[in-house]
Amino acid sequence: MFEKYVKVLKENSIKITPQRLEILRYLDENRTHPTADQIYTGLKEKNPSLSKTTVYNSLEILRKRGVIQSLNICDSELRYDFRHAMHHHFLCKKCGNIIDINIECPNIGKMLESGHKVEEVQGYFKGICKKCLKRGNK
Amino acid sequence: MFEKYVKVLKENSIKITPQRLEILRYLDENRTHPTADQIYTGLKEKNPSLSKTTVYNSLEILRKRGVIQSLNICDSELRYDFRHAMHHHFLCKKCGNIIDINIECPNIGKMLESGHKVEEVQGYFKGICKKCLKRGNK
DNA sequence: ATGTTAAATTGTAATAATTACAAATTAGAA
DNA sequence: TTCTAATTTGTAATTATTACAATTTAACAT
Repeated sequence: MFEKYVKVLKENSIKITPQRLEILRYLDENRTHPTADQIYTGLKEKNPSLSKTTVYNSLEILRKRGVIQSLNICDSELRYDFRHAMHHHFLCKKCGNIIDINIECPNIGKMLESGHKVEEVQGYFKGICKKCLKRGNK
Repeated sequence: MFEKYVKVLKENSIKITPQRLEILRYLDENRTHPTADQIYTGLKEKNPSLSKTTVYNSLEILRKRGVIQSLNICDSELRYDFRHAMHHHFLCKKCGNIIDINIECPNIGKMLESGHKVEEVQGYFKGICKKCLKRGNK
């Protein structure tokens, strides 16, 4: 059940702990770009000893090793994304949902020409999502 | 000397106050994407009565009206940009500088097809800038 | 299996950016 | 000039995140 996440951690030389496995699984099963607090709350019931600091620490090491991705798309708090492959995001200002945008970034080529060494790319779009538009929220 | 900024405020129906003029001028003359605190500190000496809350309030109304732009490219704090026209940004992880990237976003077209109403676009690149690379910082 | 050790977890306290709020001031219209 | 709603100011509150020290544990060697 956790083999998948054990494998990911091993591949990235990250020590395997139950907490990290739970956090990884939560992210895998909740593709809603949750906050650290949402992950903590979501796992706390079944793992009463879990500490919020552990959630922060684990997310940070996973992010540093490129296993997961963090998003600065909201004003107040970071969001986390199980998918590490490059893709963009759309934030709906009405419902707050963050939607994955699976489009290429044709600017990468131009960035290479710029002389800067690009290690990360974040594309954020903000507005009103399709669903909210249909609901008549202007 | 402030006519330029008076004009911008009038055009956007924003009440003209000395504080807002100073903040606009600071942003115009300091194209370094400063933080609210840097703006506050930079203006405080010549305007001892200036309050940090005023800086935050002014930046917020200017941003809401589309006069300026705020950037979530750094982890901890927002950065502000006098330029409101769409462009991207590069953050150097070594020197911390934020560099304007004047390239088109060819994804806008695709986003229009997506059905979502796009109101804002933020493109963030992170890595090592040209200068730091030359300095031999790997 | 067991012992060992460096790394991880936990809980609490600290940090720091931002916001809330109420009183004093002021811009701009009448 | 007067009036009023908006703005400014200073302080206090909020809140996401980090620091830190004590406890626990994963993983390796015996």
